Amino acid sequence: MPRQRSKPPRNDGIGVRDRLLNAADRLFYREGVRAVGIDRVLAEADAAKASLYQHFGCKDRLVASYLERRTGAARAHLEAFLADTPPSQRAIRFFDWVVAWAESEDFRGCPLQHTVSELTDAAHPARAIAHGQREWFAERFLEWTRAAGVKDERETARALMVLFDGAVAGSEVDGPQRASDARWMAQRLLAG
Amino acid sequence: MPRQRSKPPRNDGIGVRDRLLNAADRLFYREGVRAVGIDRVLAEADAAKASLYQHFGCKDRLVASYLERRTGAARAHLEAFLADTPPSQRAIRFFDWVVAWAESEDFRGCPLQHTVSELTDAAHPARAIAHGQREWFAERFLEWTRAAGVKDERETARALMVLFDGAVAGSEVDGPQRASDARWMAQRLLAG
DNA sequence: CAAGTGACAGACAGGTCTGTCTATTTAGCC
DNA sequence: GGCTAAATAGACAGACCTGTCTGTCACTTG
Repeated sequence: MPRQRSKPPRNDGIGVRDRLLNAADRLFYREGVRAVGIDRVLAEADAAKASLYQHFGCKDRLVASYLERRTGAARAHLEAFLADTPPSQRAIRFFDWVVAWAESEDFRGCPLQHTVSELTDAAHPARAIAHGQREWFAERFLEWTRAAGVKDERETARALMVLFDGAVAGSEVDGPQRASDARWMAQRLLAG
Repeated sequence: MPRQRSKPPRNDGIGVRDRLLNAADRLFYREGVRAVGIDRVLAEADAAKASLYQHFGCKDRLVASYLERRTGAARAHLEAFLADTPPSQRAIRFFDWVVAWAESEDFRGCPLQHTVSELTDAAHPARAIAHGQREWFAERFLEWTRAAGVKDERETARALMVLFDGAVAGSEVDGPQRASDARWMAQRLLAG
């Protein structure tokens, strides 16, 4: 565990570890973890190969760290987005967040889905992170459907997961219309 | 265009082109098109490298042919599955088909989604096939919701696409429960 | 029997990938 | 200034990838 007291390196004052993660995030998300090699991450981060292996040990751990940081950021972003929304409205408001994401310039689908489908080895460290994030979503959905006071709480919460997955996967192929379609359906589901 | 009049080759009476496609189908679907190299397809098909390049020209065209054959088979299978179902019931019955697929032994998600997320090059020949298949599904959904006589035909048909995508993508990560969840929701949607 | 054809086997080239290693440079701290 | 630790540059090994090419075998047809 290096980096005891921070010292400003020459590159924008951002440490090499964060530069590597930033580069990995851009490239892995945009093009996929298998399509992007170490060398391209190094060039994008303006870092040396030894730094990558010093900080992460191997590519798989870099991938896992990339996913962990991205999912953590998504959680924080979502919680800030929903902070002013009363709990009973959060389920439906959540889909506004999904629509905004799907409409954003650099949207390219769900990094968790991509990772699971690209890395078929069940023992890959990135898979545990993907599953953890999905459990977090499942818990939030149940929380929100309870707060909304719908009849079939659990079934509705699981249906929201399906809508979320469908919104993101569909938007990747067909464009953000799919996210709007999911929101339309969530409204019907939560109204009745 | 070779293979004018068929002659029985030594291998099970199956021509080398079909052996290659069978092997590609198994390996590409199970592990992904980037994870599987030409050599493994050749070994699995018990074929020579020259045969592959004779019949398909390059790997990308083999991938496209694999997708084309698989989607065509899925359409035929689905149409047979729905043949005895009256048109007004086909939308909901469709999700029985999805559940059965998600519960099948070798289910590993949607090959179209995988291909689109693995092959980020928009000009890849496999992408056109993926889009064609999705359009076919969209047309069927609209047909079935019209036959079912629901109020918002178009919105409902688009919602079915979201449910389908969510069922398949979710089942890949969380297991076939997600497909059942989608069916539950489709029932509610088509009932009201 | 002879010619033609489809498939096979495998070497090979040229490139890319991950990961290791050596040597050098930079920057803070005493 | 000198020491230490982090970061840099880049060569290198070994594996794997796609695609080409040469030569051989088996079988069919004239």
